[in-house]
Amino acid sequence: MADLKSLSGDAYLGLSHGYAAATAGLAYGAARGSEAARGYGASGPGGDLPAAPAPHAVAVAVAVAESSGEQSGDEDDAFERRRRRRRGRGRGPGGAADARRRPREQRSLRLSINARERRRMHDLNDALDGLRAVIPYAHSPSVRKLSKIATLLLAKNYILMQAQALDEMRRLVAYLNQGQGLAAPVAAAPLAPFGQAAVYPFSAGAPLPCPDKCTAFPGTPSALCKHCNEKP
DNA sequence: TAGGCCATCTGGTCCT
DNA sequence: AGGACCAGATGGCCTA
Repeated sequence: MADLKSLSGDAYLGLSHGYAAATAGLAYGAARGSEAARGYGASGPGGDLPAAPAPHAVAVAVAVAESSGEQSGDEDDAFERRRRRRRGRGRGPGGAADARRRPREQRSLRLSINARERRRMHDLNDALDGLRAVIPYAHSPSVRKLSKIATLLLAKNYILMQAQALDEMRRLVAYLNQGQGLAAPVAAAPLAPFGQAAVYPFSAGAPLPCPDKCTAFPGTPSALCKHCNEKP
C-alpha cells in the first residue's frame, strides 16, 4: 500500500472504487506480492504495482535502446555481443543449426526480416513506455516498471476514470448554470451513456469554445467565465 | 526452483 | 516482391 502514496488522490480514488470490476486486478493493491498472485483485469483482487527494484528492466531498456535501428560498425559488434549473450534464444522450430544450413541468400533475407521485426517490437515498446509515462503510477527508480499487460489495463481504466470525472464535471457545471437561471446547453442535451459523450464530449452539438479561452473545460460553458455567462 | 515477464527468432498470412 | 502484423517457441533474467 506504500505505493499508493505516489499516486494522486483523485487517480487512486477513481481506480480504487470507480470501476471495481474492471479495475480490481489493477487497483493499486498491496506492494508487489507473489507473482502467482498477481491478477489482471477483472480477475479479482491483487494489485499490480510492483515495488521491487528493477535492474532487469533497466538492462532491457538499455538493450532496447542499443539495438534500435540499423546495425553497422560498432553497433554491429554490440548487436553480435547481445546475440551471443542471448544465444539460442527464440530459435523456434528448426533452431540455429538449421538456420546455418540455409543458403546464404535466404539467411540474409531472414536476418533482414528479423531486424525489421525487432525494430517493430522496439517501436511498440517505445509506445508502451510513452503510455507508462502518462498514466498515474509510481514513477520511481525503486519501483519496477509496469508490465505490458498491466500498462494496457491500467491505461484503459485510467481513461475510463478520466471520462467519468469529466462527465461528472460537466454535470456539475450544468447544475451551477441552472442555479443562476441560465440556459445550460450541456444540461439540455440528454446525458449520453457513459463511454460515449463522456469519451467524446466535444463532438457535434457541443457548444462552441469560449472566446475568452477559458480552457478549464473546453467547449463547456463555465459558470466562472464572463463570456460563457453572456447572453447571445 | 517455479513462475512471471520479456526479447528474439521464426514461419505464416495479409496487404500494398 | 516486400513489408507489416501476428502467434508460437525458446531461453534468459528476476523475484518469491
